[in-house]
Amino acid sequence: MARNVQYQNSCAKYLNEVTCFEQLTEEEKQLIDNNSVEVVYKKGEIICKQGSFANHIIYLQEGLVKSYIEGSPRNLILNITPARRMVGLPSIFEGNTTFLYTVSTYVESTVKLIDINIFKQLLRTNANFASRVIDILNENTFQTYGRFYCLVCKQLSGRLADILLCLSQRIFKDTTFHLPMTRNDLAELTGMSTESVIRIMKDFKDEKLIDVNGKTISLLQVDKMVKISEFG
Amino acid sequence: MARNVQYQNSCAKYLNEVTCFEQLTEEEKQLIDNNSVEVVYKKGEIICKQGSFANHIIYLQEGLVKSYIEGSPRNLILNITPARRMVGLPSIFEGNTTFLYTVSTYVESTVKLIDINIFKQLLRTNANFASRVIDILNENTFQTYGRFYCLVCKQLSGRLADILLCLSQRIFKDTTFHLPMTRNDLAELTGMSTESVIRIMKDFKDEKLIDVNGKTISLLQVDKMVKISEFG
DNA sequence: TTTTTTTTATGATTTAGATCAGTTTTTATT
DNA sequence: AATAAAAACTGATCTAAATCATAAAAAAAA
Repeated sequence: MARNVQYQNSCAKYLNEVTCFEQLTEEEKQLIDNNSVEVVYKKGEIICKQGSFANHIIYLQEGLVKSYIEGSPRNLILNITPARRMVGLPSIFEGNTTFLYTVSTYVESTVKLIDINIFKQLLRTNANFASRVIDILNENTFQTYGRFYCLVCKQLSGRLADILLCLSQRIFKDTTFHLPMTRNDLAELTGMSTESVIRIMKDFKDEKLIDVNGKTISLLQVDKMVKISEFG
Repeated sequence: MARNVQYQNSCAKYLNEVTCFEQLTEEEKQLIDNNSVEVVYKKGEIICKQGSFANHIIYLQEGLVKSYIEGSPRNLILNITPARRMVGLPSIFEGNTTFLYTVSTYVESTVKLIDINIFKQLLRTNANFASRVIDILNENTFQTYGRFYCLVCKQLSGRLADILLCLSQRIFKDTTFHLPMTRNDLAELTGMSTESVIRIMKDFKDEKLIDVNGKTISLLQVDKMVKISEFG
């Protein structure tokens, strides 16, 4: 039986690959194809910039990106998105014309930029499509709430444990993975300073919870890490 | 010309009253009416509990509620919702069957509980309806991102300034308002301790930024408060 | 009205985590 | 391969904010 605590860690269970396009007819798929372009971005490049006009919806075919709020004194990474997901969907709503956050690549990435008016038109004409988009949005919101709680209420070790679990389970699907990001990115993901990330990683290593070799990280005791993410 | 900083404070510009039901036909409206009940909750009562089965969608006809994540060591209030808005929409997505957060009332509130299956059915058959629901969800997400950034990256005075502005502008639509909530609620809204809320309120009062009289608050210098919410 | 409970308030103390300053290592560039 | 520039790391110091302790005021209950 499930307990009523659904935010042990912010690694949303569901967040699967997008399936909304399956709801389109051949004709509608064709319409999207005719009104979209495929673009390859190199590592570190910006796909869309917070505050710029949102003329398109982004579908990440291949690669890995981060979506982040640019602010002073620092940035906040909202989430990391792996291949075959939509990016920037929350930016489309009545009255808004700009991207709510910046999206940039961690590795070379291929994206499909879909004309926003065509996308909106399909939402207004194909209810099954719109319904699936709602599912995607809500799964995303679920994850955001988990991260929100985590970063606001937990202390440093819990937050780092959380993000390491998330990277392992949701992004790399392996207990050993090579980080394409810097320690500073981990800091912006967890709302702490870069020095704290490094210090806590060292602590985890000393306690044999993880193995760190430059940018390669192995989770050695996942169960303990889960405990830390819950109560840390 | 607008600058690319869209998160000066987390008080989302748009978040207006729900208009999605206007998209329904008379027949569809009837279907909703036939499959919903109206319930009056007293002050402080729980409308839906985090982790319990989400069998209905909540439309707040009259009143004021908070949506919050229950966690240990503390709770986090996700948002305050005034009358004529939907509550709990993000809980409906494929694979999820439970409420993602608890909703309770600050004042006596009248809600309409709509059968979730009927609601989902309408989403899958009326694209204009679904499209408006997407707008509502995304406006909500926009606000959440603003609060997320605020609570994670800003310091205490900025966070309190932000929530006071939000209450004034979005909820009470007046520079003087009577708080239906405790200082502890303000703490759970801003991710700080109750003592800190009280101390900073005192500071604001000493600096003649606000006037505090028990639970009645007046914003005396809104422009300065905005500056604090941006840079505090 | 009196009693109990909750909420607000304030000062003292502690601490988690940031900042600062400097070194080493890695990565990128010439 | 040599140089420059990021990024990773470490220790020392500082500080913002939590916690603790206690009192006063307000609200709720008896």
